Amino acid sequence: MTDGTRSTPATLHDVAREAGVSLATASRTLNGSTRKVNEQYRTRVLEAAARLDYSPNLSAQAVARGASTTVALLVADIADPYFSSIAAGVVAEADLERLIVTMAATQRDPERELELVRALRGQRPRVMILASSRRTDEPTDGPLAEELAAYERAGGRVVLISRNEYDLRTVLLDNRAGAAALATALVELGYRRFAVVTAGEGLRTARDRLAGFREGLAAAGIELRDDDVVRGEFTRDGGYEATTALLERGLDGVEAVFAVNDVMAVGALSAIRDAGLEPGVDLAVAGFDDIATVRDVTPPLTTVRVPLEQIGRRALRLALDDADASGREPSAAAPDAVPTEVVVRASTPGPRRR
Amino acid sequence: MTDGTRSTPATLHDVAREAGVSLATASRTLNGSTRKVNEQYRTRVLEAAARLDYSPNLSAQAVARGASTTVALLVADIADPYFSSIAAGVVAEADLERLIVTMAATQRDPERELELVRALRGQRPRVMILASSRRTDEPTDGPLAEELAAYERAGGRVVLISRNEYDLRTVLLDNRAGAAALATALVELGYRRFAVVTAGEGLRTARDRLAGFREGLAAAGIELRDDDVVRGEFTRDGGYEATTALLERGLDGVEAVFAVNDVMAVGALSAIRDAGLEPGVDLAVAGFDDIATVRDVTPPLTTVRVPLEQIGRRALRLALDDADASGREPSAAAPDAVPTEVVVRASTPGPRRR
DNA sequence: CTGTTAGCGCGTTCAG
DNA sequence: CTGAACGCGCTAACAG
Repeated sequence: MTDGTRSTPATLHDVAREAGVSLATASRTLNGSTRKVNEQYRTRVLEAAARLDYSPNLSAQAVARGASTTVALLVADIADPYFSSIAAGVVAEADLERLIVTMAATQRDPERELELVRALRGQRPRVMILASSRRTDEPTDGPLAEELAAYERAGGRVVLISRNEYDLRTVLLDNRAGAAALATALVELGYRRFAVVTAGEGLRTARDRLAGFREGLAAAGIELRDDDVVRGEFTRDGGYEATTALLERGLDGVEAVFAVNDVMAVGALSAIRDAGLEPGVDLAVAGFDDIATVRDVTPPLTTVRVPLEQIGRRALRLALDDADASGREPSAAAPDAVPTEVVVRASTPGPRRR
Repeated sequence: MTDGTRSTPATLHDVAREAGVSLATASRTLNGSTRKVNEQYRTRVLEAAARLDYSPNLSAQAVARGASTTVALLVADIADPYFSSIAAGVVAEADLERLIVTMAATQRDPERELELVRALRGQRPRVMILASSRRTDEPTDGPLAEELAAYERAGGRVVLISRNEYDLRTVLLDNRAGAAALATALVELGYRRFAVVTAGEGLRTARDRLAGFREGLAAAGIELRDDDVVRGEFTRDGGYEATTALLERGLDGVEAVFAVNDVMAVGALSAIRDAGLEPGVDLAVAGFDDIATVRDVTPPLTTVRVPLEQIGRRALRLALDDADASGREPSAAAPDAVPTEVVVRASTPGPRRR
């Protein structure tokens, strides 16, 4: 365990002494903004710092400066590719700004989310990004809003991903329009009877995608029957189970199923296969998100592409740019939605000829 | 944007004043270790804190206490399911200890990794977990070791995942044994001619798995020809391309291919299919890791199960428990490897009868 | 340009 | 058990 006497890390004070200069000079050359330090001293400080292996204490800097270099990210589930892709984007962009990202997972529990926001606030992060999927029936809705408002009042920047709520900055994801476009595309392929695999009523994202899909069908004069909407957890297993239930009930003419996200859609594929049917042929499948794995399942999945990583980058940008240009009208005024795109693959080859 | 006058967050000072007590008393009831505060005062402070929506400044606490409540996690790529699963475990376990996790991505660049370790050290994290895949040819090897040693000397705890190096705490993953066991299982299934899809020579994990596989075959009297080892990036696309190259070169009797991780294996499946062959039938495929998606590809993938999330949890535990029981012999003394298990699925049905 | 000094928000002695 | 005072590591005026 790398033994050796336990020494405390070198402080700025140590560096100053070692270099024979004042604390202020050391601070200026090491962390000060505009360089105004004699080259002579400058190099001496730098050398001393290197010799002592000095690393500035970020906490102390934060206290002194009254501002941290941290951004907090809240997701529902880190292992879910939807969130991990967004996280990758946030981290990549934060890196450019030399910001540190702290991450927490709500597990889709509103109470936990509130707790986490409270805890994370203690960090005084510059930005707080909420990508955790919100619910419509949130009992903690009021407290959360209040918490976020307080955080903003204290100079923090909140960015919501996907849902436009609370009058806060938002990276808008037009779930309705995307789902509607998908519906249109499927109808164009020749499908007429649909089922939807979705999550519990509470989840906004799921609800919006279902609504959009329904609208898209309606525009083509097709009605989605309530009986043909099955529900499960917002996970792979949830998709598997809901689809299994659908198959057991009997397809009754349903030609294609839309799973409100790719993770569920992938579960649907397996459920279909495990039921002895051939996905795509016996029942077409479409998803939403275009996560990486959908290219590699069989058949490759038709879906709505969402630039996940870009969304993460954009979320951070939104908060940062807005902070720079404070005084301007808030950029949330015109939150153009992130563009989505229907990607047709082999899981929806068109209805089989009878 | 939630307007209203910008106010600074309430400080402990504010709470004390509001409650009509001293700073010390407020500190004691709010964050103090053992409670020794008059119930009278206690409630007054608590109420004042609630009224002011007080949230302790973690940076200030860290400075005052000389210890943070942070754990730093370094991974190669956040969007990669291997790492995001580990991250999920770390975050889950950290949550139990009310620790905050900060995350950074090295993108498999040793220079970046070193930079990041340096930067992260500024946070004075209690624990630093390196899950980023290490290379064998690291030019930054010395500096990194030195950096980590300095961090440990300052009281930090380093945990390495998968590779036993530098004489540091390690969550050992026996890649060799796992790959050897897989080789044995495949031989038992009847396969005799193998190819391996692996990454560049540099990556430890890839190298160890290849070596283990080779050993496993050797134990059965089968030799893996160098010609039958193809290389690509350590990603899905890398697996796809390497496999494509293998197919173009001509299988020449090869019956099964072992991709050194599941992500590559999934790419291999698609490559085989895109070449007009049937994975499993024309060429068997096996991977390593047992990431979530391999159950849903076709055919489901034979692989070596690695308890990714548990590894994350265990990494943090290792550092924390070790810190508590300092004085005992370091637990790295007996770093039992995480158990792996061969999972045979349909991608290796056994060689076809000729 | 440099050094001195006063904070930043908080934990923790140390006397009362 | 309470409060006053000092210190943590660092930045930012402020004088020189």
